[in-house]
Order: sequence, then C-alpha cells, then structure tokens
Amino acid sequence: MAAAQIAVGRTGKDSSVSGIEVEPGGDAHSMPQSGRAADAVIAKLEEQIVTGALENNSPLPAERQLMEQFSASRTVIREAIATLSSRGLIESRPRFRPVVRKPDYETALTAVGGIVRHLLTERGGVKNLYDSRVFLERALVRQAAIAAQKDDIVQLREALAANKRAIDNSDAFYLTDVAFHGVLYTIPKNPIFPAIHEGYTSWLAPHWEKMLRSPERNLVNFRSHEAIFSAIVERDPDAAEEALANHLKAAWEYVRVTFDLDQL
Amino acid sequence: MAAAQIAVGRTGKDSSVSGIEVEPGGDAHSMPQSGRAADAVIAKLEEQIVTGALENNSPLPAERQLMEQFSASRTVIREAIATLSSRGLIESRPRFRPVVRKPDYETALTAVGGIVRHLLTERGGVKNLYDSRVFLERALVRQAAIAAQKDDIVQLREALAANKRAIDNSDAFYLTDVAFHGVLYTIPKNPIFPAIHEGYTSWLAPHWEKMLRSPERNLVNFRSHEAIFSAIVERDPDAAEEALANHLKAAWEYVRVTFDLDQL
DNA sequence: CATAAAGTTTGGTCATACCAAACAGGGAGG
DNA sequence: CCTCCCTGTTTGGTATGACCAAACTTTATG
Repeated sequence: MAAAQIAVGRTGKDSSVSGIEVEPGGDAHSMPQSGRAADAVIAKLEEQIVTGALENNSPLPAERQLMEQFSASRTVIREAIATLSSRGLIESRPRFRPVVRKPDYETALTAVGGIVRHLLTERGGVKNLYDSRVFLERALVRQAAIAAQKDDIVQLREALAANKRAIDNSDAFYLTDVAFHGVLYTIPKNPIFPAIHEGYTSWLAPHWEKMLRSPERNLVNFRSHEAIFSAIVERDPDAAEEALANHLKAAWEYVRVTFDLDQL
Repeated sequence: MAAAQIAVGRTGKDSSVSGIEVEPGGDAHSMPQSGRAADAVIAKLEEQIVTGALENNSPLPAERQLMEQFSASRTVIREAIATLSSRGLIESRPRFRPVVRKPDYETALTAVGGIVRHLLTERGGVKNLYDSRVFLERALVRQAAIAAQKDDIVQLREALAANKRAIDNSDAFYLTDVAFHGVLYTIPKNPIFPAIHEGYTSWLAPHWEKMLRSPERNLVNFRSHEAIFSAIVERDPDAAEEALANHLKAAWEYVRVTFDLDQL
C-alpha cells in the first residue's frame, strides 16, 4: 500500500531523547519559553559560545552539521538558532551563515531595542526615557565634577572644541553634541554607561533628527556645553548639575514645542 | 503511483508569496535577523498585539489557524512565535498556548536578562553592575532628599518599619531590604526606574542569596537604612548620598570577602 | 593569472506525520 | 444538581524529506 509507505516516514521520535534532557522540573527561571528540546541545543550552543569553544565572529557550523552533532532534527536546530539570534548571541543575516557574537553590554541594549521602540510609541514613553536620561546625566556631570581625571578633562575639552567648530554645520554639530555627552558616560569607567548612552542616542535620535536645527540653536547648545565643562573643571558638582539640567530641559522644551507632543 | 503522490507534496512554494512581502531593501534597522518570511508574520502579529487587535493576556490563535491566516507554513509561524516570545511580546510555556503580553518596561528588562546573566560571569561583570547600581541609587536618594513627597516619605517609613520588624528573620529581612530600596526607585515617578530595580534585584540576587546572613548583619543594614531615611526626611541630599554610598559599599565589601572574588 | 561557467553547499520553506500533553465533553457517582 | 473521572479531540513539539535560490567552491577558459 502506498499509504503505508508514506505513513512509515518518521522512524524514531521517542528514541531522539538520546542525550537530550528536557529538564522536567528545572529551575524554570524568568525566561518565558522553555521546556522544548530546542532549549537543550540552545543551552549547549550558548555555552560553546561563552566559553569560546565557538570562536567569536566566526561562522556557526552548518545546520545539517549541527543536527548531527546534537542528534536533533533540523527543526530544532533552526529554532535554537532563531532564539539565540534574537538573544543576540549570534547574528544571522538572511541567507548567510550565522556569526557568533560574544555578548557585551551593547548587545544587551540592542536586545531591548525592539521593546523600547514600542514603549516609546505609548503616551509618555519618550518623556519617561528622556527624563531618565536627564536624571542619569545629572548624576554623571556631578560625578565628573567630583572625580574626573586629567584625561577625562582632556577628552571633554576636545569634544567641546569639536563641538564649537561644528556650530555652522548642523549635521556635524549633532554628532559632536552626542560625542560630548558621550564623554560624560565614560568618566565612571564602567562599560555599562557607554552602552546606555548608545541606547539613548539610538532610541531618541529618531525624534531629534526630525527637528529643525540651526546655527543659532547650535550656538545656544554649545554655550550650555561650555557651562557644563567649566563647572566640571572648577569641581563644582552643583553648578555642573544645574547647567546640565538647564541644558537638557531647554532641549526638551524645544522639541516639545517643535512637535506638539505636549503629552508625548 | 504512490511515489508520484509523494513527490507532488509541496505544491506552491513560490506562490506562497501571496501577500507576504519579504522587504527586499527595507530599512533593515538594527535588529540582526531579518529577511526571512517569518519576519512578515512577526511584524503583523507584533502590530496586532500593540494595537490591541490581539487582546493582552489572551491566548494566541492556534498555530494551524495562524498558518491559514497568513498562508504560511507552520515552520514560519513557529519561527515567528519563537522570535516574538524571546522579544517578550508573547509568553509561551512549554506545551501551552502562547499568551499575548503587551510590552512594558519590565518586559524590556527580562529581555536583556539572558545576556546580562552572561556578562555577570565575566571578570568584573558583577562589580560593574553593582557599581552602576550604587551610582544610580546615590542619585536616587539625593533626588529623594530634594523632592520626596509626603506619601513617598510615608512609604519609606513603612518600608523601614517592616525592615526593622524583620531583623530577626533573615529571609524576611532580605525581602524588606529590597523593598526599602525599591521605594527609592519609585520616587521619580518614572516607570523606568522600578523596572531597573527589578533588574538589579533579580540579577544580583543569586550572588546575595548565597551569602550568609545573620541578625547582627541585618541590624547593621537596618541602621544604614535608618540613616538614609533620616537624611532624606531632613532634606539633606549630601548626607543621604553619603549614607547610601557607605551602606552599599559596606555591603559590597561583605560579599567580596565572603566569596573571595576580589576581582569579580 | 584573472575571470566566467559549472557544480556543490547551505539556509529558507513547505508538506506531512505522529506523539504526548492539554482541553473539552459526557457519563458515573455522590 | 454538582463534582470527578474517563475519553475523544485539539494543539504544540519534533522528525522527515524535498526543493528552491542564493552563497560558496571548483574548474574550465580566454
């Protein structure tokens, strides 16, 4: 019977358990999806990546090879790859071999990117994010005023100079503006902060870029940067914090009025 | 012929393009994985979720139903579901119907959870995260001292009282301890901060829980909380910041010595 | 030796089949 | 009439096997 032949097809499904535990009771930590067999593969690959068994920036083995290595079906392998990809541990472009990406703080930020983007579309989303940035930067300039090292000051001075030179070029000004603020995030010498800065700029940028810019406006912002810098150099945390607060508050007012996102 | 029948199998692969665009040039934003057909499904589902077409907390349609709705194979549907799941837009337990989860700031944090956990295993990872927490909380208590409202004070007072009552019960103490700090994150009235607190506690908890606790230790911590509270009530930002800094510094020293993770 | 053509992977999808756990109904027992 | 258990159906998890098109390799060619 033809039907019979077709029916045969799948031979050993249960036997596939060979080696792959499905963690029955496990810790069931926060991560939502778990329990499928793919998780075993995910876990192993994850380990191989973090331990360096799979070298960073090198391509992942072919799927058909992995399915042999884990004695799992391609279905499972693919699912594992998909998950790892959206977790940022591997980067998979459309039709190319996935590339191993050892996680760093920046990777972590891009992982939230998708959700954050959604949150920003909700009422008050942009405001909340911006406010958190103001809050953080206030603390950063304060910290800078208190503990900035010589080379931090140098960096700030250079960023400020570049900022000044770009006053007549709004595009360049924007970049140097971001860079100046970026220096503030490097002062605590904690890789988490630059990553956060990265996040802020990439998430808030869309709203900034649409905004009209002008040399006059740039000059105002430059003066603010100058004031912040001075306060830091003079080791005056309160003045630095206030200068920055005013700067960012003014900037917000500007966008708030430009669009008419009063309740954004 | 049986063989013929089998061979036929896949009828319209190319025709499957019916309605699903593969965004050839698209914006190709930051997200790594893109280009597969699943992305179309992902996008549509994503939209249906955020627009509320798919009600929050309600189960997703069955896979076999979705594949009809999107005229795509189950493979694609599953991949979409997997991705959305790891993005936090839907929550899928092992063998249950996936549940729609409208994103919030907390969801965003859990999305990074996986990566953060890895980062913590690296040299300096825990230290960096902890330092960032100290940095943030210093700013928070300062803010609290400056702008705490009446009800914020009430909340702090209550949290402090609960903390005191739990001194003899280390487990309870831990919880009230976390709760006390948690109140600080609510004072700026920005939903981002409580989410961050959530993150800190869940990520750093594993390291804390292993630590020995004792009533003596609890008392010391309680006194610290008391000092912080007092400074806030007295509207003294500098004192509050210092009290908190000392508190967290001491706590760190304690764990640092307990384990012998000098360069953790 | 550079380059174009031919051949071989390999990722992306589709279709089908089966299992086991979840779910929905219905009948037995209180 | 309500509760509980048993049973048939739905549905998620996996396995196979095929096929296409793009990427990668090898080989022939000018």
